[in-house]
Amino acid sequence: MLNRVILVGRLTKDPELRYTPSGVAVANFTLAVNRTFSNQNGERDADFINCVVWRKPAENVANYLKKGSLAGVDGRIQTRSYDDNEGKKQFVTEVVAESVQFLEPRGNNNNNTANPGSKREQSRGNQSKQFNDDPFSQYGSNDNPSDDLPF
Amino acid sequence: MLNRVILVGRLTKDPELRYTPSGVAVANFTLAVNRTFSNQNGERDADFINCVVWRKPAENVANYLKKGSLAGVDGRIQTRSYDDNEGKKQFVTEVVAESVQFLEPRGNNNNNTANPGSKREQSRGNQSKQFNDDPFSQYGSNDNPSDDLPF
Amino acid sequence: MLNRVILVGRLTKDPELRYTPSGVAVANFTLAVNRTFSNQNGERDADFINCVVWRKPAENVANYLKKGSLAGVDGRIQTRSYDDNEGKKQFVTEVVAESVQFLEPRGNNNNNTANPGSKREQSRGNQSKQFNDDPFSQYGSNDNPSDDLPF
Amino acid sequence: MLNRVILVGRLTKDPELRYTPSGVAVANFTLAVNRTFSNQNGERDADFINCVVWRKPAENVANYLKKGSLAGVDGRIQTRSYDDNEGKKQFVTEVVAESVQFLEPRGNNNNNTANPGSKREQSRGNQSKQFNDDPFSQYGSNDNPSDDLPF
DNA sequence: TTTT
DNA sequence: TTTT
Repeated sequence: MLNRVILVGRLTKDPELRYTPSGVAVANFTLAVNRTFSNQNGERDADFINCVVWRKPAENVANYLKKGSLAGVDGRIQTRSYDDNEGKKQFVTEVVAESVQFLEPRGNNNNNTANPGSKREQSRGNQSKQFNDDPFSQYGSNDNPSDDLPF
Repeated sequence: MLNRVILVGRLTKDPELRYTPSGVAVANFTLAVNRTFSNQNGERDADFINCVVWRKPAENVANYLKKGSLAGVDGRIQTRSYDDNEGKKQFVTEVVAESVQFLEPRGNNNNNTANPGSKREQSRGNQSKQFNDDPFSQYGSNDNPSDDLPF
Repeated sequence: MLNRVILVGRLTKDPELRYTPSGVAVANFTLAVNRTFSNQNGERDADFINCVVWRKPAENVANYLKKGSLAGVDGRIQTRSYDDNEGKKQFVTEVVAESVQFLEPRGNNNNNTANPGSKREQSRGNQSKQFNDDPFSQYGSNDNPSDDLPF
Repeated sequence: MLNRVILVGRLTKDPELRYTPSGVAVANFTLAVNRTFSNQNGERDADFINCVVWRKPAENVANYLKKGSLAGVDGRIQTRSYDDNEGKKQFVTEVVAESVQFLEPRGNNNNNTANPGSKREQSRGNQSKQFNDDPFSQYGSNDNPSDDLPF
């Protein structure tokens, strides 16, 4: 059935990258999406939406986005439940990002040190030739000659 | 900022219609949206997404949708928090439906008795002429001559 | 870059199924999507949107949708150009459907004879086990015991 | 019926602003939306999508976007036809933008001279107080003290 | 070239 | 008729 979400917003903090026991990358982040309308007092003018992303785009997110980065997400809503430590069932609604678009000018992301120990090096070289997974929207002068972005 | 959600699913139960102190209609319902992929065990194959809708479409939802109805939603994700009775902050993620499309053949909805005491009569007659707010997708033979749908 | 389209509408005629020289299925159809607002004269109240779909979903579309069927589309906009017979360049904007949802009650589609010579039989048996590609939204009593739907 | 389009891309040239006889602003622009997949030869890697926008956002687009600007669009697909000069009917498919999000850092747009004679001054001061129609996604240091943006 |  |  149809289930589609599209968001543009800013990361509220650095993304968190983990790996499943079988080695699949998964990253979590929260997008602050400013509302068009503000409330009566001018407060509470953003929605804070939890997102999950898997595999290669998870590693891209972890390596090139950080707190404050502007990003677009195309995905779907997922609901799940878990038992909290007080034995109560908690319900979670989050967005599974199928693709993430980086909306910062590239230069803003070059010196990202958010996840210095990430698996970045390991994921190189296995790019399909026809698939251009450059997640950036803007080219422009590449001011870092030693740049070793995997895309 | 961009925040857009589109869903097609079925109501898990009859919608709940209420009115704010100032008389604005608001309806709540949950959509079960079947996933394309089922899990390893074949379980847990739907997402259950809470939706809110305001004003006129809220009354349409309450009057013409019921448990099991197929419906489409175009809206946005909203997050908010509240304090539960144990003094803990709970976070809620839900979809604010800006428009709802009824995807049942019309005949299936005629004898809806889900909300018999609703405000249906009061909302009649004030239709803008250029605005066709018929939320049904299918015409077909109207088999109920005394039909008094407000659209 | 973000490019997402979601539509619900009715087929203006039976879909057309063809195969590329290398044997890939591709189906074309047009969706009539009724507008919410009608114009000053009450005319011109729908958009007619050309759609293309590839591979397995193309065969599903050809076999189970026909003129008048209600369907949902999740896809993206594609533009291309070609030279017409008068040597003029024509520009085409169409929707590439990545998934198609059938929104008719199942019974309405059983006796589809739109494409009697289709490849339906050949495509059977090769379903991935975890992938539920039933494109119907409604279950309910299957009133046709000799039903041989491939899903 | 559901008809929703979301795009992020770059303007292929400066937007064109006009006014209807009754004084309603309307702007046209084309978005180049880069595809994720490139073709066999590496060519033809973008879709060029014509967009229309009405009223206040039309003036914002004309004043603050120019060739190359990155923008997001939330809208719907519209089809129409017209008779060309050779007496042939031409069919047009375009996107009606209901909202446009400016995705350039603000500084990049300050010195826009794309439409110097625009109606910018006239449209000031009539802002609804609760409606924040700032179409920019990024704040940051406002380096132009004499900035007189109407938002 | 348009659906209900 | 196409953007970075």
